[in-house]
Amino acid sequence: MTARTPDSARDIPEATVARLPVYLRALIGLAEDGTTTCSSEELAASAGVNSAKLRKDLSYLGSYGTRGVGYDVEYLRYQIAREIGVTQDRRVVIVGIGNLGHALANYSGFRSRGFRVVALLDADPARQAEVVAGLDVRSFDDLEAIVAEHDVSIGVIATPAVAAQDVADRMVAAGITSILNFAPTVLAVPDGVDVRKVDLSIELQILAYHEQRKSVAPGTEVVS
Amino acid sequence: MTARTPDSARDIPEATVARLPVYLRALIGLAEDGTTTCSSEELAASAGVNSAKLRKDLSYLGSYGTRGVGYDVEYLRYQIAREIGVTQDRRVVIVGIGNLGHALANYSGFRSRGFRVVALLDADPARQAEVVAGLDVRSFDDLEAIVAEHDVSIGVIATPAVAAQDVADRMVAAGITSILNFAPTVLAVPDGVDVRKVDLSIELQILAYHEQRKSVAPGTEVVS
DNA sequence: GCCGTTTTGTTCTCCCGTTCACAAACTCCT
DNA sequence: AGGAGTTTGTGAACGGGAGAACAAAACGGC
Repeated sequence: MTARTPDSARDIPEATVARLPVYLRALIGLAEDGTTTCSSEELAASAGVNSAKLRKDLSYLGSYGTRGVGYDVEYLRYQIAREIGVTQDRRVVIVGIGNLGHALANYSGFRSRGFRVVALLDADPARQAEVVAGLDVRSFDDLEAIVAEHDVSIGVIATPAVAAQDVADRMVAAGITSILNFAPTVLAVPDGVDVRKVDLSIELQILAYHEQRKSVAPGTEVVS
Repeated sequence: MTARTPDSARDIPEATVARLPVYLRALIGLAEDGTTTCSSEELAASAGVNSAKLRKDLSYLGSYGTRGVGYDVEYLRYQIAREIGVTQDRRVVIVGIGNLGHALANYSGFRSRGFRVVALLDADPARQAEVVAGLDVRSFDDLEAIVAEHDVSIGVIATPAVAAQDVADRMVAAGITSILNFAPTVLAVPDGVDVRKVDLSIELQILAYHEQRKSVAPGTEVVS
């Protein structure tokens, strides 16, 4: 029997996990506007989703709303943050300080959401002279030492594609178990290591596909 | 009856569309290695997916393989590129030339995959003096003129969150129907306009969730 | 020309996620 | 205190995608 454990109901679907940060961002926005209470309808509108889906998603966390009233913005905000695990700061290293690495190092959205970039690494000695976002770029060889010193949770790969697998291997060997990969490559990692990838050109290609579909009048066939 | 239209079978599932660019990238890699033919098993390994899924995905495009042999790398590469619509160059404008905008403007992966950045726009006059990636940064007010002059397919938003909705509105008014949004905001757009979003901190938060789950021993409950 | 081998294309089944619809529960007003 | 009006939480139906399994088709050897 699957009795509900009241404070931490487990097995949150992956699709829901992917939306929780969106809800969190919406709640922060509402709080900044001075809203103290909101209905599922309002929050769903802010997050850009269906209200039924929102309620079902929140129900996996527990019953944090009040029927007939709605949700307390601050309370729900805390509960979601706790569930995601961003109530305490998480340490991040960024490897590959090219254009994208610069942008990531300077991105304020990380800091404000509980992520602290503790080190910037690059294999190119020329880049190791630089100071980016208040941190000096260090040698990639320092990875193990940095991971051991700070308690690094997450590694970000912003290197060219050819270097990405090597970087990932070193990260895994150093004990990192979560990787965010911006390099356009499929990474092979052992079980237990999570990899998420962000590929900018793939997103554009998906848009291009739909764009092409639009320009063709419905029912018209393109002769090859 | 749904008779198969031989050259362009329609209704490709969204999940498949999202993987086609991955297959395309894998095929380009194989071609560079000198491979002229590959089986679904090999290609699937390169793309990091199940071979059954790969075959099913490709079957939506048509029958481009040869049973008992496999796929011709160049031929399949062209067919997928054509299906996605990246055989002819697509014009892109980037709005918001901060750190991320710089990185995007300099990203070589766009050009090599059939996307041509034709203009960089920023509302800040101070930035309009700059030259980035061989293009001079122009005023955001030039948007309409640029869209009209070049045949712009896609708009990329790399502005702060507060400006994103305004930029999107102007893009839509100028006739852009595909938007890639890097700002951490939900955009409201009319029907017929496609928006894809990339939120870096959301990706990190998803990793953080799984990271938290790992650190707690299975079955252990966290007291709040 | 025929048979065994290989590999694709497709069918079938299962599972996850989305959506609908409604009962439970809370507030407010009288 | 009781009833009307809201809004949450959830059970159930529905649709789409993932994976296994197999039939169809092409090649190579004899």
